[in-house]
Amino acid sequence: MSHFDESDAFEEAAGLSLSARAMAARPAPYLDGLNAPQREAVEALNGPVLMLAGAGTGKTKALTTRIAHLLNTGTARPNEILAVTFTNKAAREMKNRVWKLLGQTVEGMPWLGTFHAIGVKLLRRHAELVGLKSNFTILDTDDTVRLLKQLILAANIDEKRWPPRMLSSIIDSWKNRAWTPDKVPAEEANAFNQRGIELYHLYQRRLLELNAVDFGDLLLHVLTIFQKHEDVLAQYQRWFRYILVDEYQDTNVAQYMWLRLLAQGHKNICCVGDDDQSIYGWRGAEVGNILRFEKDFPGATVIRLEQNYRSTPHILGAASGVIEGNKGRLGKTLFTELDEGEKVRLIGHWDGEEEARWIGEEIEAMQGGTRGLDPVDLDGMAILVRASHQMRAFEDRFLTIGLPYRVIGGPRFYERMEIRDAMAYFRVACSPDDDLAFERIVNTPKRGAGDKAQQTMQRIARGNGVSLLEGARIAVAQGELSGKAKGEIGKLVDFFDRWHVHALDKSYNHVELAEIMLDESGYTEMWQLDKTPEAAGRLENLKELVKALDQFENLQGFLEHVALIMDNETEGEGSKVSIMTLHAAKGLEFPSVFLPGWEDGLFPSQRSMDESGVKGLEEERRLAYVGITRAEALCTISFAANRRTYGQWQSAMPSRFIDELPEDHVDVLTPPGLYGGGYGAAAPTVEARAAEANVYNSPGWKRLQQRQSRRPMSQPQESGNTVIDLDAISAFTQGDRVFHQKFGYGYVMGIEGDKLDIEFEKAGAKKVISKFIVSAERADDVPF
DNA sequence: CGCTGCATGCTTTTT
DNA sequence: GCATGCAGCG
Repeated sequence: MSHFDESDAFEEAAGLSLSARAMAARPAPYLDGLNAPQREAVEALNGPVLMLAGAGTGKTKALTTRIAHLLNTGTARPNEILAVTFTNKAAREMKNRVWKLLGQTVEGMPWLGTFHAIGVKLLRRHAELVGLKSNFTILDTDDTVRLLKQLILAANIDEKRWPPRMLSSIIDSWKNRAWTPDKVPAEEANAFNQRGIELYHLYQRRLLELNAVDFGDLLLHVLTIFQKHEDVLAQYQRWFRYILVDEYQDTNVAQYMWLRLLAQGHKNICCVGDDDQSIYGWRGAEVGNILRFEKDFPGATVIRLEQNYRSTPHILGAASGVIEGNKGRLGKTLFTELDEGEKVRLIGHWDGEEEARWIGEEIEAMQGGTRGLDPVDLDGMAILVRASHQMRAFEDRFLTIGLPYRVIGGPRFYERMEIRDAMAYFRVACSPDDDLAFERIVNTPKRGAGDKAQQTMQRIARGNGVSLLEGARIAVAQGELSGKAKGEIGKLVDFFDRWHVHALDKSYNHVELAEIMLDESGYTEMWQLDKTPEAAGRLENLKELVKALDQFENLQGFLEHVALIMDNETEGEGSKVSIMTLHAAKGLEFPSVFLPGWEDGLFPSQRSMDESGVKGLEEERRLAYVGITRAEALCTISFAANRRTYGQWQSAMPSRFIDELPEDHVDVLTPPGLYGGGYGAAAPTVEARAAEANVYNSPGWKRLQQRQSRRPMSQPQESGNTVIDLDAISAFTQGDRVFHQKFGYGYVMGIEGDKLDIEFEKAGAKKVISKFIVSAERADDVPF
């Protein structure tokens, strides 16, 4: 039974060591292309090393060259190096680059991968130590949420008060901090969370029953094993003689503890990170891990990579100006030898649609070369947004004008409904006791098994201590199911019996078997009969899924892959503009970058600031830094005065980060005369246009901005208690005549918390945050 | 049991 | 504005 085709990575070593030794003492031409600190980082092989590598300073180069050097000098064999990354993409790239540096000599680096992928490998070997079987299933977020929902309902808890999603993220955050259910500290166990901890216990117990783990468990279980079984830990401490960690600033507590345990003996650990690019705090990442490094590994060599090879001085200057607003940085001074280049361009727009239209036009112009710049290929351009819903405006616009684009990190292939359904069939065929998978498809396509029938099966399964599939079998045999369900479920059970046998005996190859399953189950037919517009695409996706299976040995191997590798590299042919979130853009670079949506509330995100106060704001600022530093030659920042959110028009102020851009590096573009008409009846007023065009330069705006920054809006707030801005509340009542900087005069029609519904005389009805409003009499105090 | 129509709440970011 | 979830009906 090969649930994972890793053979034995350690035994493999024997063969590989030959090639490693053969390479020993070879010349090292790869060292030539390095600058001094990079070279130092590569050559300091022994002992703890902390590499602080700013954006674009050749961090991956240093890291991969270091691996190459370890191998080339015969210091370590491929299997003795543990190299962890956060994304599969980074792992892949690292592998490729090591290969390139050394030629094709090195066959495998079995322990180069993401924390999660390595966690799976380790956990499969020692599953029994935490009460699992080594063929455990890996649940994704969707499975997790469904499971929690069942537990919540079973515990008679109000689903509204404890939404499964929320519980899922709380449990995940506990796991990130390496808290098993009994280790959740008392201060978390307030009245509200007491139930949460109970549910966490129940959840973990249920996972063991299901022989399943979630993402967090992949790390946490391994950590538990290391902590409780000294012999196992000692074994790995010996095996992993050299440890390398990429994107160290993104490690969470559990990962940190994991690394520290493994490195304890020899202390040959090299961590690479940039505190200014720490953008995963919300996922439990602890920038503090960087700061702790020197404490935990005294005498560590600290190397700073500060020469930037990517961006022009203007771009770098703008990015530095913004990030300087953060306190407590380790501090790096990036420099570059590149030519000055273009300033960062800044432009404001009336609304989000216009922003998309303008960017579309700019992109088309840049393709042909504009303002004396060389033409830029579409592949060299990217639009980086704060939140994925912003992507829509661009997709709409680009579809209209026929501009090819690619969305990176959008709704992923493996998260699509039809793919998950199909995989649920595969899962049950491979592991008949995968209840979650069975439950997912028991009535898809419709088999007449609704709530009642499903409850019956559940009850029987629980009563007999068997899987749901067995429960279904018994229910059929005992005639406990009604008319249609009885026959259909009976058939389904028979099918699964057959498929399971085939999955084991390989009388069909797994691709054929997958097709048979989808056909016999009626799943394909279900979509063929579906006349909705999506149906065709879904069938297409199913075909693609079957095609993807071909690259794997068997179904298990495929399922394993999918569980961990949720990314879909749609290597579409042809040149395309990329649209993605700022988070997804980390590590990438483009000649020309657009950063739209720089409005307070959107970016920095209001939610982030409300939930995490100054810490949240600083993380947002790092996101801004990451965004700007993605650009090589040209960076264009924009904001819109109005944007549709939840179907309602909302106005917003330009982002505070815009004011933090050093003026020397910024070129404020005046919007071209785009307002000539075509906006329908609600054409912007003269005032609105004027305000909009000058919004960045106007003294009034500056003053308003300053006044705001003195307000306690970015103070950390007690979670759960919204601090009410008394100023704002008491300032207005219904019917007041008021003035807004952009919309002019109007009357207050309604009040909702700190938001006012205002009927503006010229700009129409708007919902506006009260701090942007003054009473009409005081309008003179706020000059344009 | 399953469908339709209405109400609700939601948008950060992801291995 | 959209997707999801629920109540009520056939």
